[in-house]
Amino acid sequence: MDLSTLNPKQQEAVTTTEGPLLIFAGAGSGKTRVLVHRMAYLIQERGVKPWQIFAVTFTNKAAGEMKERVGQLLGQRADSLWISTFHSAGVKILRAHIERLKMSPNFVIFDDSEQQTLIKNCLQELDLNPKIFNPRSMGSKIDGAKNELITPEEFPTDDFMGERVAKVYALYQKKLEENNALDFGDLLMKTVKLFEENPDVLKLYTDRFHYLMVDEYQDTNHAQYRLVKLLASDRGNLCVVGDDDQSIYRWRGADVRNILDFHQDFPAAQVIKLEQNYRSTQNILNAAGEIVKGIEGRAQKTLWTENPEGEVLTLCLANTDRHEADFVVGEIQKALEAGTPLNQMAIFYRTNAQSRVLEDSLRRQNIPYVIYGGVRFYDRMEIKDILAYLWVLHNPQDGLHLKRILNVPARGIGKTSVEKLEHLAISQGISLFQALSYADQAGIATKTAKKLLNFVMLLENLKTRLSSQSLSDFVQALMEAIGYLEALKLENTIESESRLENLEELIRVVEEYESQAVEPSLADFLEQVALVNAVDNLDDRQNSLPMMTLHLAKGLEFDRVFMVGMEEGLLPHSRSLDTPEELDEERRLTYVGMTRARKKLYLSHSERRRLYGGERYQLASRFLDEVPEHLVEKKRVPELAPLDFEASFSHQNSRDYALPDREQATPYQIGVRVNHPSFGIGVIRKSEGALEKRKLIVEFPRVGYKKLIAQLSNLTIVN
DNA sequence: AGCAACCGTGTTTTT
DNA sequence: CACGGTTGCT
Repeated sequence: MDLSTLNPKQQEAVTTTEGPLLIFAGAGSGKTRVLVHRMAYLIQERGVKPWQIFAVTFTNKAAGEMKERVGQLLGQRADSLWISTFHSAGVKILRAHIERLKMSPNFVIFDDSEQQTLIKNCLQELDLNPKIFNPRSMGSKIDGAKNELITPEEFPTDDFMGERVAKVYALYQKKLEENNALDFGDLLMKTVKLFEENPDVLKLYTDRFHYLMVDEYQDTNHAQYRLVKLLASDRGNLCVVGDDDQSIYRWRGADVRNILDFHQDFPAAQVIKLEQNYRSTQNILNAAGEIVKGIEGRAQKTLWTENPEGEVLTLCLANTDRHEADFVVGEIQKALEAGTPLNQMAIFYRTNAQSRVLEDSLRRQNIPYVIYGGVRFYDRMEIKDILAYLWVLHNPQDGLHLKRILNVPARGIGKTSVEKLEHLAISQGISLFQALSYADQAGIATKTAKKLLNFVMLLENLKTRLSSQSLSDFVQALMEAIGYLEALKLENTIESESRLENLEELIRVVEEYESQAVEPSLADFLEQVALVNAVDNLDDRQNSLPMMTLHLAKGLEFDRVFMVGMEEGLLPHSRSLDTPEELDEERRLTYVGMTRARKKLYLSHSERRRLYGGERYQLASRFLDEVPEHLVEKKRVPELAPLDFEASFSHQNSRDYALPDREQATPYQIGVRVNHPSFGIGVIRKSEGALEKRKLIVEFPRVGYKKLIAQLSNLTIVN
C-alpha cells in the first residue's frame, strides 16, 4: 500500500497497529488522512477483516466522510467497517441487547426538550418550585451525573440542593423507564452498564473488534472513556487521536485528562505527535499559538508549517455591531468578486444570538447564507409534532410524545381530560395509551371519550398502513390523515405557510433517508433524526455562506474566516470567567476558530452592541491583546469618526457618517474610550476646543452623557 | 376549552 | 428581546 504521500510521522502512526497508541494530532495535521490510511493499511497489509475494526468519531458527518474515504482506497470492503459516534454505537448495541436491562428494544430517544418536559413533570410531582429548582440546571446536573456514571442512588446528597437533585433524578429515571425511553446520557451509561453486568455480551464485542480507534479523544467524557476501556480490555489495540488544545466540551462532561493521562492508563502506550500543519499560513498559526501557549498542564507540542507566511490578520474595531457586520459582509463581497466561492468562507461567533445582525447585513447585500445550529430543523414545532406521531407509532408506551399529539391538531381534547387520563393511567398502572380506551370510566364526558376512541382508531389505522407503503409516502399520508396539513392551510398566515414548507422539507428528508439507508425502517429513521448534529446536515451548497458557533466549527476549514464579537463577555464569555479552567476553555475555543482558516483570518469587535435587549459598551477581548502586533493589520470602521454631535446621538442605525474631524491632533478623539475616576469607562462623543481648554462630551454606560473639561477631569485613555 | 394579552425573567456552547 | 407561564376573557 502506498504510504509515500504521508510524512514520516504520519506513516509511523499508520503502521503502528499493535497495542495502545496515542496520536497527538495538531490542528490541520492530516489526522483524518492518517486514520483513513490506518484502517486501509490494517485491512490491506495486516489481513484484518473490515468488521474487526471499530472507529468512533465525534459527529455522524465525520463518520460518513471517513467511511467514504476508506471506500475510495478499498472499495466495497469498506462497507462492513463500523464507524460511528459513541451515541449511535450505543443505540445499536442497546437495540440488540437491552432486554438484559429489562427494557424493550423499541425504546424511544428523548432529546433535550423532552428531557425538560419530563423534569418539569417531576418537579411538579415532588412539589418543588421550578423557579427555585431551575429545570435547566436540574437537567445539566442529571446529565453531568450520567456522564460520570453516577446513578440516582449514588448521587451525593450532602447538601440541600444535592438532596433535591437526587430525588428529581430518581423520579426522572423512573419516568424514563415508564415511557420506555432513553435520554442522551443513557445511551452511554446504559451501554456501560450492559457490558459491566453482562460479560458474555461484552465478549461478543471484544471478540469481534480487534482494533479500536477513537477520534477527538480530548472531548470524551468519563462514560465514553469507560466504554473505550471495556471494548479494549481484551486485545488492547486501542488507538486514540486528539489534541488537548482543541478540547472545548468540558461543560458537557469532557475530561481532557483522558488524553493527558493516557500513558498512565496504558503504560505500554506509544505516543506519536503530528506537528506539521498543512492547512494554515504561518501567520495564522503563530497568532493562534499565542492564545493557548500559556495554558497550564498543556501537552508540549509545536505546530509548524511549510506553508508561506501569508497575509497578516485583519483586526477590526467597529463602532457598533452593525458596522461590524457591514464590514465583514463588505469583505466577503470583495473576496467573492475576487473569485473565492462563498462556501470557502465562514463567519464564526460565540453565541447563536449573534447571528442576527449578520443576517440582516447579508440580506441587505443579497448574499445567500446558511446558519448551522441555532433553531434546528428538528426542533421546529411542526416537525416535532409529526415526529411525535411517529415515535408513538413506534412505541405506544411513550406517554410524553402521546401527550403532545393528543390534541394536535385540535380535536377537542382539553387539559382536564388529559389530567383525568393521566390519573387513570397512574391509578390503574397502565400506560397513557392504554388509558385512552377506558376514558369513559374515568369520569370523562362521553363525548370526549368518543373522540379519544376515534383517536386510538386513527393511530391503529395508521399503524396498519405503515408496512404497506414507503416511509415517505406514509409520512405524507399521516400528515393528511391527522388533518395537520388541512389545519395549517386553514390558518393561511405567513407563519403557517413556512410551516407547510418545513413539512415538505421533512418529506424530502425522509426520501433522502430512504435512498441512502441500507434497510430503511421507521425505527432507524427516528434514531438518525435524534442523533444528528447541526453540522451533519451541512450541505455544501456552493453559493451560500456558512455561519456557525465556534463549537460547531471544530473539524472544518475555510479559506477565509471571520471571527466576530471578539469582546470581553462574549469571548471569553461572561459565564466562563469564574474559574481558570473555564477561561482556558475559552482560549481553546478561540484557538479552534482561528486554526480553521487556511489563508486569511479576520478578528473583529465592536464598541457598542445590542445585547440582551439593551445597548452595551464592550471592551476588546483580552485574547486580541495576545496576538503580536506584527501579525496584524488594524482597521477601524467606519473609518471616519462622526463630527456632528447630533448625528452621534441619532445613531439610529444611520449609515450616513459625518465629515472627518479635521481638528488638530489630540488623544481625545471621538470614539476613544476613556476612564474617569468616578464615572468609570466611557466613550468620547464630542470633542472640541483648544488643547488645554478642550471640552468633551463623554457617554458613560452607567451615568449617561457628561460634559467634561479634558484637563481637569483626570481622564485616562483606555486601550 | 381555547385564546390573547400580560408579566416577569433569564439569557453559552450541544451529542 | 424572546420566551414561558399565568391570568383573564370569550
